[in-house]
Amino acid sequence: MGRAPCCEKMGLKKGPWTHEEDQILISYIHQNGHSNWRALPKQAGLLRCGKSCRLRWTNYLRPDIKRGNFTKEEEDTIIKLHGMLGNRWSTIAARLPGRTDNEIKNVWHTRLKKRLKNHQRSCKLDSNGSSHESKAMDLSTCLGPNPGIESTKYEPVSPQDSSSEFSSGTDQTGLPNNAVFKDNGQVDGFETFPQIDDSFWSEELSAKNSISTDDLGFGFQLSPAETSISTTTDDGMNFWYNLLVRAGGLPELSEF
DNA sequence: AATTGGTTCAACCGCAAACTG
DNA sequence: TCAGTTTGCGGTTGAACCAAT
Repeated sequence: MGRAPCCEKMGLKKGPWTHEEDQILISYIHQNGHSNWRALPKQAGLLRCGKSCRLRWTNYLRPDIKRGNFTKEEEDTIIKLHGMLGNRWSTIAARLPGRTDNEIKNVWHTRLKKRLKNHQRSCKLDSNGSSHESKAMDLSTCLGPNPGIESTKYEPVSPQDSSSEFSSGTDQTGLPNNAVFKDNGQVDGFETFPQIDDSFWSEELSAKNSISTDDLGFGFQLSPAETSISTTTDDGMNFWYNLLVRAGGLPELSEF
């Protein structure tokens, strides 16, 4: 079987959406939901492909989308999550309620990369010492405290992120529930954590289907059940993500 | 007023993962 | 188990907009 014909070959419309098309899509989804994107345009009477409808809905029409400029805090969060996760826009978007992966990707390419470069340049100018000259520069020096963990007392990142594997109230990291996080992103009593680069999420590691704290060089222990949590499921990824955030292991950015 | 160059962002494309029968 | 189908993701494009000349 070959690839499905593109929109144009099917006689379907491409390009910017009109207000009328938006209204048709919105009212159809309100009435019927969107269980099948491929069938949706035909059923709704839209001359669009399902892919186009899904994109329009998820990136623009969804009621929970936050419009308007990004706040400084949101931008800082993107910068730090990007340093941690790389170009995983959907994962980053999941941490910014109301923002879409497309929007975040655009902001990154159009504004934040530039902002980072400017910061790096000004930091280098400011610095006559050696610390800032290293390729891997500590962003917190330039950008201030990490907004993602600015509270000094740990709270779960987001209730809906918590699967049954790590319900709130229990500390899966082995840290005490009242572990104190410092503004510099570290946890009292623990040294700087290793930078998490793309290899952390690599297929090689995923192929193991689990990772241990030895892989990461953490200074604390997880229970055997915890260390076997999968890295290939959303819940598993959420667990390990939250673990890193809670551990204060925000990486240095090495790519700028 | 016209032109040019840079910026922004909605939308498309292709691929891979996930799902289904 | 596997082929076909659907969905989601990240990279890229191009039209619209804006500022400088």
